[in-house]
Amino acid sequence: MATERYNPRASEPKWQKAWNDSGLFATKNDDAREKYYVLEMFPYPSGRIHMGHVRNYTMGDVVARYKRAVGYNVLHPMGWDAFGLPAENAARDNKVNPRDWTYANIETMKGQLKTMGLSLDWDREFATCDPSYYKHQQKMFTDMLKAGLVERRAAKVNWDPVDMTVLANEQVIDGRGWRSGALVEQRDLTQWFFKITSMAQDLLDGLDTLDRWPDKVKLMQSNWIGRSEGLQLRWKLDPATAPDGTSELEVYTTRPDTIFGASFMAIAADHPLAKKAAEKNPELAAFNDEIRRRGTSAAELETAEKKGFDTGIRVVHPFDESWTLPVYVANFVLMDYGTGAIFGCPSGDQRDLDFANKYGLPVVPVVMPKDADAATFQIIDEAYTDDGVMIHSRFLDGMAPKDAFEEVASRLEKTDLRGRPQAARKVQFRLRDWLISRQRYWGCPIPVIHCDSCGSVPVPAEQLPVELPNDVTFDRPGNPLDHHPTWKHVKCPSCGGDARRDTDTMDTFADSSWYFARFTDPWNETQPTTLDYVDGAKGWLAVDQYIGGIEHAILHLLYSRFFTRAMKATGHVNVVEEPFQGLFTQGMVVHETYRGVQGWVTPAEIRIEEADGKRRATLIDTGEEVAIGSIEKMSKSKKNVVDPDDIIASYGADTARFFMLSDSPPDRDVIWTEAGVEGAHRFVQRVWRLISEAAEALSGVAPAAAREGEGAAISKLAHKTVKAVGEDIERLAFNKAVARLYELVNALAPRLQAISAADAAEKAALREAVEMLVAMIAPMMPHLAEECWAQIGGRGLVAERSWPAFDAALTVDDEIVLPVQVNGKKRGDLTIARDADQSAVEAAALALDFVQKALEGKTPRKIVVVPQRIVNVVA
RNA sequence: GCGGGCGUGGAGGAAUUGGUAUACUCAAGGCACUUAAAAUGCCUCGGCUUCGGCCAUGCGGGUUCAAAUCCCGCCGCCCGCACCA
Repeated sequence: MATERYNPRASEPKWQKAWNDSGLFATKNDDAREKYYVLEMFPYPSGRIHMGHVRNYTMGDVVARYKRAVGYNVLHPMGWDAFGLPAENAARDNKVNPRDWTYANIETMKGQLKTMGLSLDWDREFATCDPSYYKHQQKMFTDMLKAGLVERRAAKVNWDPVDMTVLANEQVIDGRGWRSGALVEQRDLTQWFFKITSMAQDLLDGLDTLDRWPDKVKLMQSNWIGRSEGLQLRWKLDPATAPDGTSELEVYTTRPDTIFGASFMAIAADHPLAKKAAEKNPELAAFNDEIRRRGTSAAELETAEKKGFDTGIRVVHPFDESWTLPVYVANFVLMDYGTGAIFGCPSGDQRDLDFANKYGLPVVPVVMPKDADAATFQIIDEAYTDDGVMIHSRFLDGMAPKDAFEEVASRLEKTDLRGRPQAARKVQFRLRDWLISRQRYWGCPIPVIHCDSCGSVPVPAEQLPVELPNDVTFDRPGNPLDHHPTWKHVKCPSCGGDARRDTDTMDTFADSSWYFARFTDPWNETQPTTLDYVDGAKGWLAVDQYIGGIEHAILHLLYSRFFTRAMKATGHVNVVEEPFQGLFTQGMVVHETYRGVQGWVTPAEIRIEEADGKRRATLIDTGEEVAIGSIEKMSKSKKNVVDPDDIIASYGADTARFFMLSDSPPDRDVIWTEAGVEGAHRFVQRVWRLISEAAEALSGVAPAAAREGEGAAISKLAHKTVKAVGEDIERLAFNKAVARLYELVNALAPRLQAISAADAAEKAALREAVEMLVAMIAPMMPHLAEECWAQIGGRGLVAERSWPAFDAALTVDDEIVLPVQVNGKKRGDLTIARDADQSAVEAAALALDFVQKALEGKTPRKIVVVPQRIVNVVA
């Protein structure tokens, strides 16, 4: 009666083929059922899949299979984020064509994904480097250009000297390029921008509608957009000190209420007034140059002390003609925020205070805490930034700062300065426009032709796509498209004269900013003939559940939100503005690190032994002891990687999937351990044994819930588990669903062992419970579920069966066990009918021995009864 | 510096959102089966205890009949932003 062990190597390919043959996962657009679009962030085809992919795609697959089982028409596609610099680096280092390298990687990784048993619709697969994909992107670019959402302009931009390209603001992390890690330099270049700032307010407002997004991500985006309300205020220059042709200085401030605490003006080194003043002041010119050289990297900024240079220019206070203030060039003022100029109020801003103390400028407190004394309140070396009451501020004295803001703003709005109001309210954003030009080859060509007579001319729709040439070389630095002998030389579409193609390609984040929309069209069946791609009729958007890493909290997720709006504005989609209704950010896969004398060592190379509670790691080959290091994200550099192929080969995909879902909450990091994987595999075998026993013992038994006798406990647990597991999966609480499955199996196994004593009702209950178990493991371990279903004589595929229904009556107990507390301490339990009323519960509780004993004869003051929860007798 | 999060057994974690703290898994120990091992099954597993209990959710207070959960103050980790006026 010994059963064979479950053999995933034989079983998994068999069921993968069965699913494929059945066409179950090939989603139809004309399906009457309600749609559900589940998507995981598509991979970059770097070469091989890693454990992070396994975790990400397993979670998405559980959702997809579950949603299918509860009756939705599910779209669950996969594609490739295929443009990017690694392909060019491979081309340079290994003399392979980037296209060949990329498509070869896609083939490998697709094969790997297939061994995971994911319920993906491969009919909709594409790579972003397919011309059939990027031609749409080029059309969108030209449409967005017409709509004023794209712009070419000269700007100070971030230049990555290693990757030899410019970068967007979001791609500079701590002053370094996000991919190369090189210190970013500032360069003045003419580049293409997506005007994401034109939608700043809308992108901010939209966050409020995303109730199925993590608060953390919404907060990060909100901070990144960085809205602030303030006043744009023009200060008159003292004519005696103003350089020729200058008469005013405009600043931006969020604290107009502190205007009587102003003691200096500070402007950026690149401010026009600073440049003007420097013309006749070589010392100032030298100071400006020094600031420009420094102050780009974050590390320098952190230690940089406040430095300034008095230009000799003075401004006139807007409320007092006789009061003038000095204008400094200061290293802490940024040219590209606000107006590049501020007024310094030392008492209300720490930087201004540091600066004032260094240069001996006045410090006048203008806001003090409500209960402080205006006569004695002083600011020495710590600025006061909290709420309070206005002092030393003439007509503002006694006001709250918020009212003082209003008072100053409304007075200056009405004050005329040379024919215009002296001040205007202004909403300012931190967000910058998205710089998308990249001086690289392996990306989507920017479809623009530069003509000396016509300027920048978009490539006409009928000439799209602008395809990348194949014959490029990587033997010298710089952009291969620029070096290509013929590609860039074209005729102007407008005048027919000689002209040049734009040789830059788009930031690859543009490719991933709309791919979710592309999946909605099964173009492998019906290649669309028009470039005016509209999702409206299909209604797939928005994505109902999006799953991916937190590292895209700003970059990809913000760009996609912008792009969707821009697509809507240009008619490329017409349904939604928010692309992702539900977002889930999963944690990383982490692993211990090991280090020997030769450096980092992979987990596969070592053996771990445990003795006297101490773990020792040694190299399998040489026996050399290696140090067990900290637990970190799996990475090639630390070599703490486990290859998904190895795991699938030795344990099967279901074990890998199940382990990924167990233990750790999905939004936290999961620690990959050999012991944990073996635990998951034990469960696989345990389920298989249980099903095999059931197949024998319950052959021919019809499933039915039992209401009484031994079987009732089984039916109750089974129905409760169905309810709970469904709810857990809906909430993506996979670890809790897994725990419930363990509990069910732990309960069923002994009953099956004792099957000879079971009556007919219990057998029917067991049969039902076993069938429910198979259905419930199916989203997580789909191959095992199919094998089990076949084993117990089920017909068809589990993958096409419905999620089991539970009987609500069986999920509640008639009798419940209430904990009974005396004075808040638990003293025992009370078993009572679930629907017992309050007085019955009180009476029953008081009658309990342990309650009487604990009361010591005292009369209870109060009895707290929380229905179906707890009883507390207070003496 | 600003913003956010977290802290529960040897480890990962659970606790129906204020109501039985430690579910489930891993690790450890013991036993059974076995010639032996593996596999499997069963048992123990926060601390102290005079066996009545008492004390335990980073530390110290508070609110409450009742606190891992709420409030105040510390400590320690983690993440994001960073001279944004």
